[in-house]
Amino acid sequence: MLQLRDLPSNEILEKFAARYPIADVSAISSFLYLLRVATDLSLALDACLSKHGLLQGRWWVLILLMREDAKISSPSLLAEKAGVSRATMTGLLDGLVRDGLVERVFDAHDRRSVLISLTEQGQAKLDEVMPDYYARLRACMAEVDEASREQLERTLDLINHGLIEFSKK
Amino acid sequence: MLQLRDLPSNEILEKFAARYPIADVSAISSFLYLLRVATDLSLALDACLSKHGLLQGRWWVLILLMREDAKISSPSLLAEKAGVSRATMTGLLDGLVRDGLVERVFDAHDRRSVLISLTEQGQAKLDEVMPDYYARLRACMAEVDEASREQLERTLDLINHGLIEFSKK
DNA sequence: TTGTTATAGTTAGCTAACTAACTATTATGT
DNA sequence: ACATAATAGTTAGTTAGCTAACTATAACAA
Repeated sequence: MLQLRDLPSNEILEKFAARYPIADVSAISSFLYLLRVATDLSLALDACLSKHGLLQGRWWVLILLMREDAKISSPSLLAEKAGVSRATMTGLLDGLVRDGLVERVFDAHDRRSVLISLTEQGQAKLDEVMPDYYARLRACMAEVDEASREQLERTLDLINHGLIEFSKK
Repeated sequence: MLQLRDLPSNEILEKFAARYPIADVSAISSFLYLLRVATDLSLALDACLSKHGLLQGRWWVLILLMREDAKISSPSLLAEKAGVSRATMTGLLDGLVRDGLVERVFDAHDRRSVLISLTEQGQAKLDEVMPDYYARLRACMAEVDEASREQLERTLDLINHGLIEFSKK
């Protein structure tokens, strides 16, 4: 995502704005800081998961399965919900099956399909990871009060809507 | 970064919180939404850059060079500022040199070193890309007023500080 | 001075993502 | 009914990142 470590100082932003007058300095500043913090959060999450032998991709699969009442889904659905290609999901599932965290089960009704089921071992892995993840997240957000969280979500809504403008043409 | 497309509904969050009581539902919700919006911004940026034949890594190199008064830097410094390994920077520079956007110059004082210089063609590429990028960013952030931007930065400061807690142990 | 350590850049090999193409199966339209 | 299209999953090959190891050079300390 955003690798850039060296965010521009105000001086540098003004220098760029002088050459490119369409620049909105505070918009650029907010945008880069948002990406920077989000990237660092994602890296911290990776570090937490790797302590439990997981990476984000595989972890989301386990969570998506646990969301289902019967703890069952299909590779296609999982790929769509996890935001990866079906090919990538095949690879993630290979790893999870190898580690015994999920199982591939035949679908009696559609012989093209495979059903993916969370094993007891997979549930146990979640029961180990989730409390750790939730505790860290609680601590990380402790200083942000409820009003700020709501304000943050409203601002993110606006930016999210603005993405349509960003992507135009 | 965060691939997950299917953010949890409140119902699902409550279900997980029932099994894992340490969960802070509104913290999880804010956290995931922050990552989701940041990821979509990053993807939109990639799409914008690819219209000009660039990817984020190479683009940051050009920007970092333009920040320097003499439009010159070294691979090590660029790697550190761009947040990639020196090995990755070698690859990025190979591509930029091939496209004529930067040049490798000998350093007379330290024969281990190479200096990287932005070419006129590289500056021209920036003059083409930056106005497009800045215009899109301005449009994207248009609905977020100055007060909200400042509030956003304050909240990001708190979360950024909370990252220490997230990464503990 | 000379052996050791540190630094700069590159190369080689690994990983996890991607797209495109393939096999098998199911659904559809004439 | 049967050719065509759509769907499910996998396989193959590419890409951009990484770490570790290597070469060359410079700095330092006994």
